[in-house]
Formats: sequence, structure tokens, C-alpha cells
Amino acid sequence: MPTVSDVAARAGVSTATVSRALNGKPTVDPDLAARVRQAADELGYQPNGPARNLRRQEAAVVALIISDVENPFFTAIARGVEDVAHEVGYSVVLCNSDESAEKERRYVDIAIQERVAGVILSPSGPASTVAKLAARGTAYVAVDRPLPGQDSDVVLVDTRLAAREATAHLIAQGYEQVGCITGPVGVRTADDRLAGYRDALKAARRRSTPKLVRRTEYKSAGAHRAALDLLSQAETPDALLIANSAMAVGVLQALQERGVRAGRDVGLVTFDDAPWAALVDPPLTVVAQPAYELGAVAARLLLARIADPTRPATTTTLAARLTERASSHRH
Amino acid sequence: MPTVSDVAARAGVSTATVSRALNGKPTVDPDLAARVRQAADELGYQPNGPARNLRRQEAAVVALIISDVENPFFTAIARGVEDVAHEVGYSVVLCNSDESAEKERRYVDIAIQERVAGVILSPSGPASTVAKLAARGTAYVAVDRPLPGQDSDVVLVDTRLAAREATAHLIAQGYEQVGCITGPVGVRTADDRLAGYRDALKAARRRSTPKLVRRTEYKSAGAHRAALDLLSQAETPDALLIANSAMAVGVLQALQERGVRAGRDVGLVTFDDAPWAALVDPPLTVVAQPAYELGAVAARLLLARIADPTRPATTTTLAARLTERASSHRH
DNA sequence: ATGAAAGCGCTAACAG
DNA sequence: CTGTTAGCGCTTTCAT
Repeated sequence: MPTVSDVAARAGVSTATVSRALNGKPTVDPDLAARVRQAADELGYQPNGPARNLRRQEAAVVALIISDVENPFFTAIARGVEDVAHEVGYSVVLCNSDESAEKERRYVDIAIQERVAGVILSPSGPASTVAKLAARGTAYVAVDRPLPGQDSDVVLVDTRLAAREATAHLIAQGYEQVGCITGPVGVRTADDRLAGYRDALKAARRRSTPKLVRRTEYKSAGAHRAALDLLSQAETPDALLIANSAMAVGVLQALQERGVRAGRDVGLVTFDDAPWAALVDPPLTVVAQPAYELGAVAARLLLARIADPTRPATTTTLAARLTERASSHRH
Repeated sequence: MPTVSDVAARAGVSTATVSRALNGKPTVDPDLAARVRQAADELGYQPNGPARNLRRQEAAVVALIISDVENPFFTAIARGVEDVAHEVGYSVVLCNSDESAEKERRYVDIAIQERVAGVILSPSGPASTVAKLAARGTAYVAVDRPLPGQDSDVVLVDTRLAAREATAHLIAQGYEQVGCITGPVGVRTADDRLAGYRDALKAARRRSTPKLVRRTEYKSAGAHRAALDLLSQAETPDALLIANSAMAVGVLQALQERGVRAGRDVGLVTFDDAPWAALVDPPLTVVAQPAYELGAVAARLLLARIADPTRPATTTTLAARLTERASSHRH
């Protein structure tokens, strides 16, 4: 593998000049610069990243730690982050924490060890995980979920309000027993969706009862069990608010198995406007979240913080939008 | 940020001993090792990755360059790669080439610059992109798509056979005019699916006509246009083979808009067993690809090649499985 | 504008 | 078993 010295020898200059030329420093004679670039090309020179980062004490890389690569909501965030980061010459490495605090901590450690310029994460674990980043002065931004007790930049969706509106919509459609299937206790978005659901019940002077609420992992299988469980009760819900699209899959399966007709016997609203949401029978009413935008904003905030670590922390809240389809319309 | 010297000073040993202790080398006194670990803990020491990699001339990282993060097929591959890599202490960085040869080349360059131990990629671009890896002696494995002219390790699905079987199934169900919507020319999986489709027509002594075939990007929007186009012809297909699940979304939308009933007016088989495939109306018959397994096998091959670069190249072909549902059953 | 030389933090010879 | 020391490849003073 050729090094700066090889390039320097071939171009007949010093390594310092090679470095300057290749990094586009203005203080180098154009002719020399051209000679250097040609020599580098001929040798197929590729700079040694670790050496460069060691010297510079920082890499033009941001780490994006998301809680589930298989969830389209998070991959959309990833796209937003990538597009913004690439614009300014940063690379993005995607890490999948899989909703595990342990893996999240591991990836945070790796990010620190690799001396990345910054980290964007949707926290699965306790705030203590990111405290390491703060302690080391590595810039970071939380996305989708806040970090209790940390005054970091955060980009959120107003998910509580969205849940409230979605529930209010079900109530307005005449459903009597609106239930809710949401994510695990302690995951902020799951808590907020439940809180919004309760807000709406309260506003409509309905009693909220634990019998109509189920909490489980943010996945299809958990929601499937939860739905079967809800349906096997004496008092079954006639509508459901579902906290994400993976869960919606599990719920729809459960309804099918039990011969319950979605949209007729049970009204449905689910978070996330999956590409297939309009194609199932009946088409799903959804709360569309601005996932791409979330990622893009987070990336811009991170870059700003990298540039100026003393910037005051900000909280950005984006709105979600209810898209009505047949699954929430009573027949 | 504390360094080995700081730890060494605190533990009262040399930096070499610190390095040895922290890397679990057996040649260090257990007592000393314990003292070193404690000192490291107390200081919150995190090794400097770039420095380590510079010295070691290699990082325990593999890059996974996939052509579309938003495609569940590829994220499933990613899961397979991650699980295997993590078992042996490697980290995985995910790069999204977005079906762009340009981005792919860029990520390959970055992988080389960062001196990753190996690269797994689903090639979007020409074989010349990976030639760089070969030239530098970086281990790599192609997944899902072969690299023409490169004798590298490859992990594939027997997609041509799967397409043939899927098409034969449609013919056996009594459909007369089976069409095909597949990916771009030059993308190997897209070519193979078309070839398998033609194989089946030939075997059934049907004439294959360009009028029933459309090629477009592997996305919903392209397939949507393609389907509308097919439906607006004089001779419309009464069945379709669709090359992936994103495309299926576009096709189903098109059918809805035209008031064509899927499964009744037009039989459907699509590649990829998306979680929602059984939930649409009618449930989709699919060709389920072993995506996770694909990733896991690719990772194992890569690790083997990293360990022994002289290993002969292998080609692994996994089978896909037709899952019959109502969308391909004539009423 | 260019070169010489130091040094980022770590690991691996080599000595002891 | 432990310490001393060199050097990975790069960028960046400092000097010219």
C-alpha cells in the first residue's frame, strides 16, 4: 500500500507538500499540486484513515445508533441523516442497537474509541449510557426519544398530541371501547402514546381502564399476543390505537385468526405510514411521522454542535399527521 | 482523554504492560493485570481506535455495503451479518449505496481508507469498483448479486429457478397471459428473475412477448408506472410475477386505481415474504428468500477469507421457497 | 511556497 | 514476566 512518502518520492517533493496538496491547502504551487495529484493517481494512493485520524484527533464520521434496523421508521431517519451528512463530507456509520441497552452501550464505546466527530442515537438504554459521550466531549443528539436529565439536543415528534388526536378521531367516529397497544414501559415514545390516548379519553369524559391497554415490545409478535389477549376478554375493545407499523402487522394477524373484521368490528389507527398501509383490507388510518425530516434535523443539529460545542442545547418537536383511511370509519 | 501512559503511571507499570494486560495477553501477572484494569476503570480509559488500528494495520471492523437500507430484504441480510460478526468480536458498519455505482465506489474507498478487515457488498456498480479491493488485498464477499469476472466468494439465491417455479405455478393455476415486472437491466437478480420467467413460459410452450414484460428500478414508484402501462395495453396480462416487495406495493396501488381485482382479474406472485404480504387483500403468494441466512453465510465466508486470504473462492447458492396464498389462486 | 522533523497513542520486537 | 524503544502514516509547527 503506497504512503505519502511513496507519493512524495514519485513527485519529487516532501511529504509535507504531498499532504498539503492532497488536502487542497491554498499555500501550494498549482504546478506542484498537479504533479502530486498525478503521482498519487498513478500509485493508486489511498490515505490511511487511522493515521490521519490519529493525527487529527477526529474522524469526519458520525455514528447513528438506532434501535431497530428492520423498522422502516428508523431507516427513514437514517436516510435523512445520511443526506445531510454527505453534503458536508461526513460519512455515516449505522449501528443497530436492537433495543438493547447493552448493545447501545457497546456501540457508544466503539464510537468513542473510534473518535467519531459525533453520535446521533435513539436511546434504548438509560441516560447513563450517553453520559460517557458528554464526559468525553463528543457531540451527540438524541432523536425520537429524549434523554431524561441530559441537556442535549433532541429532535422529537409530538407523539403524545398525535396519539391524542388519533384517539379522539376514533371516539368521534363512534367507537365506544377504544383500546391501546403500545411499546414497553420506559420507552418514552411508548409512554407518550399511552398518555395521549388517556388524554383523549379524559377529554371525552371516558374512563380509561387497564383492561383495554396492553404494553409489549415494539414488534409484531408482541402485538399479536397482546391483541389475542385483548380479544379473549369479556369486555373487548371495538377500536384500537396501535403504536407502530410492525405492531399493526401482529394485530391484523390476530384479528384475522379470530375472524374479527378490521374496520367493521374493530376500528384501527396505527402509527407510521408504512408503504403497504393503504393496501390492506381495510386500508389503515395512520399517524404519519416525519421520519426523514427527523433524521435531517438531527444531523444538522449535530453538525452545528460539532462546529460549536458551547451551543446551548435545543429541543425540536415536529408534528405528526393523521391520515384517515377506512380502518377507522364505522360502517 | 486518558492514554495508556496515564493508566501506566497510575498502575505503576510500563505502557507495554498496560497494553498487554488490557488485551488479555497471557504473559502478564494476574495481580498486575488486575491493578491495570482497575487503574483503567478509574480513569475511564477508552483505547484510541485510530492509534491501535494504525499500529495493527487493521481494524476489527467489516463494512457492509447494501444497495437499499429501506428494503427489508437487505436489512435482514444486515442482521445475519451482524449476528455472525459480533460473535467473533467484529463490528459491522452499514453503508447505503442506494443503488448508485458512485456511492458504492465512495464507500469502497472509505472502507479501504479505514483499513477495515473486510467488505461484504451487494454490488450495484460495475465489477471494476471491487477490483480496488482485490488489488489492495482487502477481503470481500459479494452477496445477492455476483461480480462478473471476479473470482470472489459469492452468496446467492437461486433466483432464476425460483422465478421459474413461481411462473410455472401461475401457469398451472390456469392463467393465460403471465407478465413480469422486474428490476433494471444489468442488475443480476432482475435479469435472472426475467430469465426464470422465460424458462417457465418456454417449458409450457408459451410464447414470451415483450408486451408482457416491464423493467424498472426496484422500487414502488417504478413498478406502479409499469403496471399502469401494462394495464393500458390492448392485450393485458391476467397474472404478474413481481420482482420484489417494494414493487408489489406499486403494483397493488395501480390495480386498485384501475379497479382491477388482484387475485381474481390478475394473479400475483411477488418476491420477498414481507411481513404484510399475508395481510393484503388477497393475501400475496410470495417467493420467500432466505435473507438472514444469506447475510450469515456471507459473514462466515468473509471471516474465513480474512483468516486465510489464499482460500479458493466459493459460490454458495441458497434456495428460495414459494409460499402459496390466495393472490395466485384462480376463483 | 517548501522542507525537516516532531509526535498523535498504540503495540510488538527486543532485552533483560 | 516486565520494561525500553521504535515506528505505524499522517499532519503540522517551525524554520528557511
